[in-house]
Amino acid sequence: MISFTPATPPGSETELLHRAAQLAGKTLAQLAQTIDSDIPSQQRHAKGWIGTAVESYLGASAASKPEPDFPQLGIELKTLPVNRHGRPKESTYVCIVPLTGLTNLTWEHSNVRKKLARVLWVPIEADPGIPLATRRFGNAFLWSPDVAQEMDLRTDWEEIMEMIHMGDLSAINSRFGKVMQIRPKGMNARALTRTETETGESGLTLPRGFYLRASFTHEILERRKA
DNA sequence: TACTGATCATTC
DNA sequence: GAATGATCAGTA
Repeated sequence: MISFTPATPPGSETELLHRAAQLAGKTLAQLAQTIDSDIPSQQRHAKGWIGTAVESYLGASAASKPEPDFPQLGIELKTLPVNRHGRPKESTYVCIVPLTGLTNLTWEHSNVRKKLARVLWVPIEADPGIPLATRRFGNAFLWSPDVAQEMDLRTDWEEIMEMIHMGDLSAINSRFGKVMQIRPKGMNARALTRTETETGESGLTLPRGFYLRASFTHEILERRKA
């Protein structure tokens, strides 16, 4: 796998941005060579490879912890697959949806807010016709939600979390939420996790994750250019 | 063709 | 199983 030992984690936003800027225009093959990794032959069986490779290159703490990728800087790293028109091809996973211990859980203390407070977006070409090895990175940039964006995120989060707390999880599908939705997030449709409602009733259900809609990340990209 | 629901790999 | 990194693939 990835045996490249990255330099020390970036000590500042400026340093992180400087490192990320080096990716612009580079191909996945060049990145793979730099970190001494191999391009997966089938992305179907290596869905997270690009994200992990960029983490390694930038010196992110490689761990599956519910924390930002750069804890000292409070910055989350997200690669963003875009098509030839520069439009995000996929939604963006944020974090797992909490289904237990929901009493007194507020937006201010939510993992969604913590993760999205500051994000380093790294666009990368993702047209099916382009082989993984020759796909190029775009210009990385830092983002924090503006007032309107945070309000949209908060509204979606609160609506969804209230329904879950009330025990209406089964009524929520991915059509809920203006800018952020919840969808299954597990190995398959047989994966189960515990739920607990306001009244203490518990049960088992599919694990879910929060995802940013592609329309929302598209807006983020567009606003950067303005 | 966009979107929703399903799925894949890895670490702990 | 739970969290990370995400994309796949059927269908509306």
